[in-house]
Amino acid sequence: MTSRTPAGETPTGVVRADGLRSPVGHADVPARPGREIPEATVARLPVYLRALTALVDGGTATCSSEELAGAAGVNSAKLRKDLSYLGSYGTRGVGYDVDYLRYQIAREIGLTHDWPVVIVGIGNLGHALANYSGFRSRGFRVVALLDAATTRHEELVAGLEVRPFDELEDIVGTQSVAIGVIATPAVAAQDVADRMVAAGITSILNFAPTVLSVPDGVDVRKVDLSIELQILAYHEQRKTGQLPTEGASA
Amino acid sequence: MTSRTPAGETPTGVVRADGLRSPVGHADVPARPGREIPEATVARLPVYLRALTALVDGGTATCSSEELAGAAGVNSAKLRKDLSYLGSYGTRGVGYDVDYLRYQIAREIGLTHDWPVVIVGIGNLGHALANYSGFRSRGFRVVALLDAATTRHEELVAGLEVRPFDELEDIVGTQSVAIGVIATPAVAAQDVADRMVAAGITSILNFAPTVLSVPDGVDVRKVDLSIELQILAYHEQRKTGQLPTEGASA
DNA sequence: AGGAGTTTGTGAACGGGAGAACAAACTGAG
DNA sequence: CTCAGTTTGTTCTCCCGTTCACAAACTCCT
Repeated sequence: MTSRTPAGETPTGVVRADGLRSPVGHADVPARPGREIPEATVARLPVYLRALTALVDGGTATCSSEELAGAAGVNSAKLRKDLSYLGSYGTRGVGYDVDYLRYQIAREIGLTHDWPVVIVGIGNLGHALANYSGFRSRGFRVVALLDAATTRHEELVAGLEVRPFDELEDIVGTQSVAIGVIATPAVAAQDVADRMVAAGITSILNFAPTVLSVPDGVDVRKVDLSIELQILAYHEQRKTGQLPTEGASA
Repeated sequence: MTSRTPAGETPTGVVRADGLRSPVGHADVPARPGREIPEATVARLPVYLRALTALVDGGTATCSSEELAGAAGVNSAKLRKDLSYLGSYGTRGVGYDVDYLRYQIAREIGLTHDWPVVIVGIGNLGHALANYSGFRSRGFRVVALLDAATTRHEELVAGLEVRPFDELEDIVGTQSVAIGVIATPAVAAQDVADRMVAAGITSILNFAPTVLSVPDGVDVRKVDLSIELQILAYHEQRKTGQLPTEGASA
């Protein structure tokens, strides 16, 4: 729902009409034409994954869609529909095998791979990102921390040495990095993105408060700290301005 | 409206660097009954605001919907429709007065107010948030940094002293804080949220990777660093042709 | 084995947002 | 004043996502 390629969106027949390997029997469902998972569903899969991991840690072996939906904070019907895009991994009358479903989701997202990641801009936020355990624990491996400021070079952050930004191309090339994280000030972000794209990166997570323009085929997702706060402020203002209820959000 | 500002609260010359001034006799709350702004539009208003600020800084006085849409990275039709929810602030055949529109959007979001904010959890991320200039420049004023760990107390972060978490209720009460930011580990997040709600906070920005449950009337927005990366990984996996259901490519 | 109870997976209705297209309104020149 | 050119505001249509509701499928108890 956020920004993929602004206007690009060329649905060049990536239709993959492969025969969705049905578990047992029931091959009559004609292989869902082009098993394409809706964007909204993709955005929720990581949430389910986390909920499932929590259940595994809690020792739960199976769970119903109702339970899992509760843990994930969504409607159970939505959860079931989301999961149905992946296949039929549940058992009617029983529920889902927690560990099995967790693996299936992880595989679908691609977390069974190892994803090397570079982080550019090692300020406060870059520090936090480099130390964030949620990356490493999900198959994302920070292979390099880059910063343009020479004063930061050789500083040790999260066990990694901060390197000059100029080493970007070399690192991306030799380590096959596909994902880059931008945590620089806004003014530098577009330049960094250009360099990243030129070096071969095709997915960018942008924390800089600016709109990046990238060629088609490159995905950009934006995380904007202050925008979220502004959205809250809007609703807060409405609340205190005592507008008629109109059903609060969940 | 008690303005007992903590001792160290001296923003480094960036108090409202946005230069937002209200025209004469502005109304505090838009209070536009019958006008309900769609959630998707609300989420884009901050983006427009930022683009407009950039235009102002660039010396542009007026702009067309096409220009502004370009700067914001959206479709011009969408932009016009979004703005139409606020009112008719443009001039046909001419465009929008950049400064005027900027003020109207800021007012609609509520950024003409001063929003005191508390941040709980002063780890790596909390540091980054406390130092993030994007908050202060948009009317958000960090009034307190709280952490449960006594080892962090009295540490100076962004000019503010880190205080014990137990002071939450007092600070929220005396400073009329409505917005809280959670940057704690996941296990602590729900407890912090409960305390925040009990103390009177009605909007929470949650950076902890967990689902918070709060009573009706309390808004929660979640920012999850690793989820965004996982979404990118999903698309990346698709691009490289390594489909999850192993190469069943036609 | 058979029936009652549970839970998944999915077809269908529903609501909201995106984008195209156009009428209304403004500017400026002749 | 009139007309051509420009740009907004709005309407209309389409599509995606959410939700409901129910048949299919499985377990358990008798």
